[in-house]
Amino acid sequence: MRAWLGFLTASHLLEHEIERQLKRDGGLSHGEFEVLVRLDWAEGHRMRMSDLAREAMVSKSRLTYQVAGLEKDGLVRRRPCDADRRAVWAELTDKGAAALARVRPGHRAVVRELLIEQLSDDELEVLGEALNRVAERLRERSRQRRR
Amino acid sequence: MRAWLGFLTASHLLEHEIERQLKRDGGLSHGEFEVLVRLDWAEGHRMRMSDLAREAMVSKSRLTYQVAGLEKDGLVRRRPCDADRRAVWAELTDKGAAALARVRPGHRAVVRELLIEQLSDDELEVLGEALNRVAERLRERSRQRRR
DNA sequence: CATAGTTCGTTCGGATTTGAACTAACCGTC
DNA sequence: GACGGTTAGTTCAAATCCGAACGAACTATG
Repeated sequence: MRAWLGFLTASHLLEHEIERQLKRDGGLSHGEFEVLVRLDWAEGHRMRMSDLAREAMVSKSRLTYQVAGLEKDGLVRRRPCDADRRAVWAELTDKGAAALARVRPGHRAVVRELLIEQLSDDELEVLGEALNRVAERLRERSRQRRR
Repeated sequence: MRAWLGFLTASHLLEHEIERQLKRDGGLSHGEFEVLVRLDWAEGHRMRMSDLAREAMVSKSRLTYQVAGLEKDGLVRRRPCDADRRAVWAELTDKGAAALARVRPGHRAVVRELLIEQLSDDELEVLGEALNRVAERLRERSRQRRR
């Protein structure tokens, strides 16, 4: 119960701080930032919309909306996929990579300062282990539901 | 980094599951549920809007909107505050308490099953301790900003 | 090749959320 | 009591978000 309340509170407030920093430093929402990060991670800096939605944990409609916005600002480019004509590649542009480079240091600083540095090495270890297990369990669950 | 990613993922997905359960069992959003819970906890099952907003971690305008909705459904009643005529009491109605009673078991079950039961006693202990410390640090920060 | 069932991404309408005004009421000080 | 500075809660327009429904394209099976 105490753990749950702490989790709930920490995630709300941390989310708020992160949103703040990203908006201030680069005019991005956290969701948009996550999209850019996943694209940056990906092979060739591009992903298909569905995969991107799944990885960034957003609904398909929300991703459509977000990518539309990012495309309007020139941070992402959309192009048809030859292999599957239903699919669409979302691709990080140079401008997108630059925007990412601009906000990332501040983002890392916020996460470090507010989460990481508050924890001892042992706690960090336990937290990482435990929360990834929880996340994995949750991913399984939503996978099950999809069938 | 691993800890942060786990935290982010777990909080997103858990939020999603909770939203789902509450909507299904009682037509409530997680935000509305939090409001009702705080009112239930409070002395006389009522709180002033500002305090409620702060505790439930929602903006004032959002709370106004949410309480308006809850009032329309008869789960909450609003009444003027005699001591301070700017202030408004938000008060849990019997119907609101009933709605809460209806969804709570399912809510608890979800949190237990997806978070608590995934963790060992030690992990739970560490998590509670660590995350409450993080939350406290974050509360301080937003308090500082207010000045 | 047909055809039934899936998956892809978008669109739509409505609900929700945000932040910046705004009004009314409070408080301390003169 | 009158004034400036705060605080409580609401309102508004704009931005964002959701889930259901959709058309188009894929796949497996006969």
